[in-house]
Amino acid sequence: MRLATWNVNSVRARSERIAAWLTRSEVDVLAIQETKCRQDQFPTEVFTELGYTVAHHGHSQWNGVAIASRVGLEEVRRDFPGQPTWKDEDQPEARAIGARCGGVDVWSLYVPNGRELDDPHYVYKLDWLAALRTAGTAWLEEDPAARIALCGDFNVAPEDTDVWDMAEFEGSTHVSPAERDAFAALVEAGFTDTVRPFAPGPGVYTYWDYKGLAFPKRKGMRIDFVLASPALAAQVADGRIDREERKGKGPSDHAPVIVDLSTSG
DNA sequence: ATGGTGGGTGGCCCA
Repeated sequence: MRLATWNVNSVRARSERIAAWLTRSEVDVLAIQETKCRQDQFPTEVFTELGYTVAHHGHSQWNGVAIASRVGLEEVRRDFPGQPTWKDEDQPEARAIGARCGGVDVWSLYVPNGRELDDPHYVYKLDWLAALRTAGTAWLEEDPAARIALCGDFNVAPEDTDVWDMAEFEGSTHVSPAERDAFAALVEAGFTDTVRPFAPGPGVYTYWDYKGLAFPKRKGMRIDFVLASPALAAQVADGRIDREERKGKGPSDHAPVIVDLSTSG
């Protein structure tokens, strides 16, 4: 089974590229972030015409997450247990959707950006990551053999080599000790980065800003991950980042991250 | 070439 995650930066603006990419990449399950639309605006047909079932979670023009699968899509869950809210205390932002696809519990996650170290959004981001760790720990306590994939845009660069120049990030989010601790806590809870062993740095990124010719200048960040539970990590056969998809006309600012799972077990 | 990138929206917000 081939599993991927991709922050598409608007599913409507990117629908043709997404369809073309799905067709040539032969992905079975795609976790999508930043759909940037409401439920009624989601282009379901783009996916169904290619043989995928799709579940979307979007409240507004902000955030929005989805899962497309051609190996089954069951037990759809919008929001994870204990997910922090922002402003609207009755309803979390549309940053998490989970579904069972081909025996794997796939989550598509869009971690809050954080904005600045002294911004309330930064505290929200840390709370969000801590709550995800709590939820993930509970899932594994309930079933240590569960095959769980935490896929998405984590908005954290866990290592110094995950940004092009640490000096440029002094005083910035994404690289602070607290953010890296929160990411490391997910790993300690049992969710390992499946792609890094196959695509080690330095200079290996998943995101390049649109501004200032960042992509041709190779000024990127590794902030998108597929984190796998122990049982799922044992099945990972390959992992890669499709940086070719960042090229050409009208790309997302993120590249897809792909994991191949062995069919045995 | 007094801007700078590109989504969303609607006369600015977000990444």
